[in-house]
Amino acid sequence: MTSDPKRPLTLRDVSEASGVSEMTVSRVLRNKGDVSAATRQKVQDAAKRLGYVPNKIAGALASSRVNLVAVIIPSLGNMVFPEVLAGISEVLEDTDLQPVVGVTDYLPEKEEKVLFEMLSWRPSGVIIAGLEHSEASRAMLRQAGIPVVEIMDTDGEPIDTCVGISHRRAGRKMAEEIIAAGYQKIGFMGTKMPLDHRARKRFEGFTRTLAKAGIEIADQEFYSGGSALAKGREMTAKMISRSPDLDFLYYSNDMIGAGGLLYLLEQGVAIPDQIGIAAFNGVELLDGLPRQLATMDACRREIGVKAAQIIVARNLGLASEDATTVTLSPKLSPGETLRRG
Amino acid sequence: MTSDPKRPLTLRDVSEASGVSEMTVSRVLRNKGDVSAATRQKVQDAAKRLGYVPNKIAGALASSRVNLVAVIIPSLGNMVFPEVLAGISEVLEDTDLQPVVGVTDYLPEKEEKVLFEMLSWRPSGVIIAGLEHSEASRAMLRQAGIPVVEIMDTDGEPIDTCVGISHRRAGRKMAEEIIAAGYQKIGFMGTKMPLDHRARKRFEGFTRTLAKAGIEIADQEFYSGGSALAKGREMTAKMISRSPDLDFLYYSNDMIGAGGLLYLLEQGVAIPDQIGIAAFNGVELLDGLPRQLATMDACRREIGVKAAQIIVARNLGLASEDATTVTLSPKLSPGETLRRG
DNA sequence: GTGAAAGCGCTAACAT
DNA sequence: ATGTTAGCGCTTTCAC
Repeated sequence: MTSDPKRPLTLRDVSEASGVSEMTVSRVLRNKGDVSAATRQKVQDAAKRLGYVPNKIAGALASSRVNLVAVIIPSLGNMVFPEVLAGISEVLEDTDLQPVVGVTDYLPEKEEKVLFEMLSWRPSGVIIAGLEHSEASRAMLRQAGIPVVEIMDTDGEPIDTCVGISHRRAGRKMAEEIIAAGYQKIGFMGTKMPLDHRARKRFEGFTRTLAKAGIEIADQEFYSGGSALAKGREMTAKMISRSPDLDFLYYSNDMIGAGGLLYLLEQGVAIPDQIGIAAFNGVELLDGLPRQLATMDACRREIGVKAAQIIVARNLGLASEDATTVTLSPKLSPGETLRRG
Repeated sequence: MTSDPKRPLTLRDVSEASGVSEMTVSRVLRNKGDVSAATRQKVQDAAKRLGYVPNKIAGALASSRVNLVAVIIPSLGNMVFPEVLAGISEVLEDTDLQPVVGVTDYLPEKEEKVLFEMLSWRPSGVIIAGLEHSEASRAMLRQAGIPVVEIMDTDGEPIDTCVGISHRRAGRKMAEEIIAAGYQKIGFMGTKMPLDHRARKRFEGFTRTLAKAGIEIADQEFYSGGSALAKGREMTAKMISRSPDLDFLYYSNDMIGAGGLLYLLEQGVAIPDQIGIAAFNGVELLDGLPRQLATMDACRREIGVKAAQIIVARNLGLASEDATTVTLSPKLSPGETLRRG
């Protein structure tokens, strides 16, 4: 009988079971300091036999070192964020740091709460989506005394460091491409999300560039909730019947763009000659659609990788005061729906 | 100047700033015990002014209470898991418990590692996908002395508690439906994932039921990696040209099913008369496809909700020894691709 | 209603 | 190469 199965084992249990001091047991379990092979073996055997799982809480308190990196994102349902996470994990896997994810649902109050909660575990760094945060959140991040990387967006002033793309510029580039292709009557569809700042900035960059060319958005439609694919379909149907003279549709994300594409193809619309379409993100899903949708890669994985690298470097005491904003360049893929034959 | 900005604030700082003992400050910050309104106010002001963030590490060590629930899943890219997570979050949001997610990539060794890592933070419970774990993982879970809920699958013996659906039964039901609809030459497409036990069990239930009706899978194809939609398309093209006499295609997930559907429609195949198709999961995406794909709901959100409820109840010291396995019933939606006109 | 003392299970720093 | 001594920042427990 291994005594009370209710009480988790402690270093002391391993120490007694192996006849080695707690301190040496600790050293073996962390591969720290010199320990003779014989002692090491004894300790490892005992630990394994007992099924000892170290208590990181006590360890972290004693060493004031916590190998956690807080990653705060708006949503997991968006596919964009799991991909950023994949980039982060890939980098952290080779270190002793570990990502811990918090989700805000695009709500500033929830962001504040999640951030507070995570900071109270004293992580080694924070990676947080966006540049827009409540004043309280900004204060917490500044006070924390740990590296902070704001990701996805570079249109604004970072608290510390920032890695992403310029969404205004992304909107602008897409607008330029559409104008260059000769389209004139342009409709826009997107999320009804006042709190999705990146979608808003893309829209701004887009409309401003059109305006400079003397073009105004001819029609627009916003949605919220539900299946994005279905919404893309519905909105497109509605817009096409309402404004039959449109020659281009710009969607704020690939999912609704795909819905629109499927709908238009079913209706026998000639793409891209009669109507051109484009979206945003470059999600993998698009590879399987009947036509390659014009879109713009948001560099999701790359953003995750770069952000994680910055945290890692800072934790090694490296580079701090240089380049506080890393701007990546999204690639525009015209696919088969943007340039007229 | 708020002194050294490098050192995080402690209770003591708040104590000094407010002229109240550390103990009382602690009580105020946790709403524990009686504190006069005046004192409470003083403390809250000081804490806010300083920007104090409590140190949960110290708190957890002192109280041996950690409000974390470890959630261990194979992947975030699958969409299935974010939905389970949503169910879990929904329930935990009303409690003081918090989910912490770990990802295993379907690898038992990684599961073991992630589990060890998470248990070392002494969480209040574990929710883990699947019933298949390494012996070491099972031992850890048993030893942990905390509630453990294995989710998604009920075909096996849980360590503690288990919530999910029977994937064997799901495969069987789909087979029965297909047979009842009169299809005879059936092809199967799925992931090349020896470690996805649930997909395997569905396949087993499916083939066994066909076998009982004297039907054997006429053709099959497996894939790995890449865009599932594109893979569904490719595999379907290959299979149709290889086995032109097939009258039904069963896909192990909705994404490849959707790819197959799009391909067949483009080829002018009459669905479901010439060829019927069905998949698995009931993902929201399907709502936007040209045809409503036959599928089976995996009760993802519901599983998350139920699992979280069990953890919460156990943490309140409630119900423990009753029903250790909760089996939910997936609904089959025939959509427009299964029953012949 | 408030405070003082004693740890929680580890690790840093210093012996030996 | 190994052991000893002090805490880490909180909460528990018990006094007042």
